[in-house]
Amino acid sequence: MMELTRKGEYAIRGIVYLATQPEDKVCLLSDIASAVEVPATFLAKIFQQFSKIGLVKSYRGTGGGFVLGRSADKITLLEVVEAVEGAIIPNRCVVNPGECSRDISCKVHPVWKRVQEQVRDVLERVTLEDLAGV
Amino acid sequence: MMELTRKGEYAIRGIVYLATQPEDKVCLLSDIASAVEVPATFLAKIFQQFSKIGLVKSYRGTGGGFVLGRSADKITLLEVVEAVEGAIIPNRCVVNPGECSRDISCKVHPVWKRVQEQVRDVLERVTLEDLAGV
DNA sequence: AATAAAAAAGATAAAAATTGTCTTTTTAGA
DNA sequence: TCTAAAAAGACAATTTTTATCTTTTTTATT
Repeated sequence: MMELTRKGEYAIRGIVYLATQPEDKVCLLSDIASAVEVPATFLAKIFQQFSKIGLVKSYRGTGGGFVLGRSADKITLLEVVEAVEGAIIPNRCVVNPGECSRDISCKVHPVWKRVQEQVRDVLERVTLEDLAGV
Repeated sequence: MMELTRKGEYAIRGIVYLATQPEDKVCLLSDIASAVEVPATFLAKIFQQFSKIGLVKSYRGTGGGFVLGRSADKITLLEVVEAVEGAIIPNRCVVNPGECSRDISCKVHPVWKRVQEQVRDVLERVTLEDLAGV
């Protein structure tokens, strides 16, 4: 339960690698993929998602590639994880009020809310700088 | 991400319902299932898992059914969830040391460990009595 | 002892999510 | 114009989830 998927694992590996590179260096997807041992086509999809929300900046065409969208200390692990896995929602009824009509759900509701907050809190305190650092 | 499955949701509903019943009342699976609106055959599998680890006691044959294995205040939500969803493992490398050979994983490792602890902590503090109470 | 009620166990299957791959398109530099 | 690279979209294999159905075992009751 609560397991990060491959996609999430790959996403972290890929963007942390980017964070270890010199800030101005434009990295090829193919290089990142082989460095972190992730299928390049799959990582491409992941970086497209990153790009859409500005976590990375992409350059197309010759000499293109990826750089971080912001400095590593301004990107949290929470953002990275949520970018590819979606929001952290331990239970449907946490986000969907109509979902829990029955009494029992309502008692459980605040517990999952607390779980959600705790997890988000932990992930939010960690930045790519922390993960990339020596 | 981190979403409880239907199985987990059903499991909680079912055992919380049992906790709302008089302690000595032997409840039919079919009654529990219809009360909490869960497919009876699916709930049967869930209760078999509960039974194996003593979370519930089962009686077979005529007049059979289920009762809680312990008093409701001695059963935590963590036990219930882990009984059907397995251990709370946010990342493979948290449990499998060989998994994370690469440097980056090792930096991420303690973060997931912390997530795991936080989640377990929240769920462990909640008992079936809390959830069944008025 | 026979019968009926109930859970246990096992086999199977549909649906959904995950984990990819492949091809075509767009963009930009040389 | 040609080539390098990411973007986008279609497709497919695998795994997990979400069940259902049948048979077996156990137990109480008649």
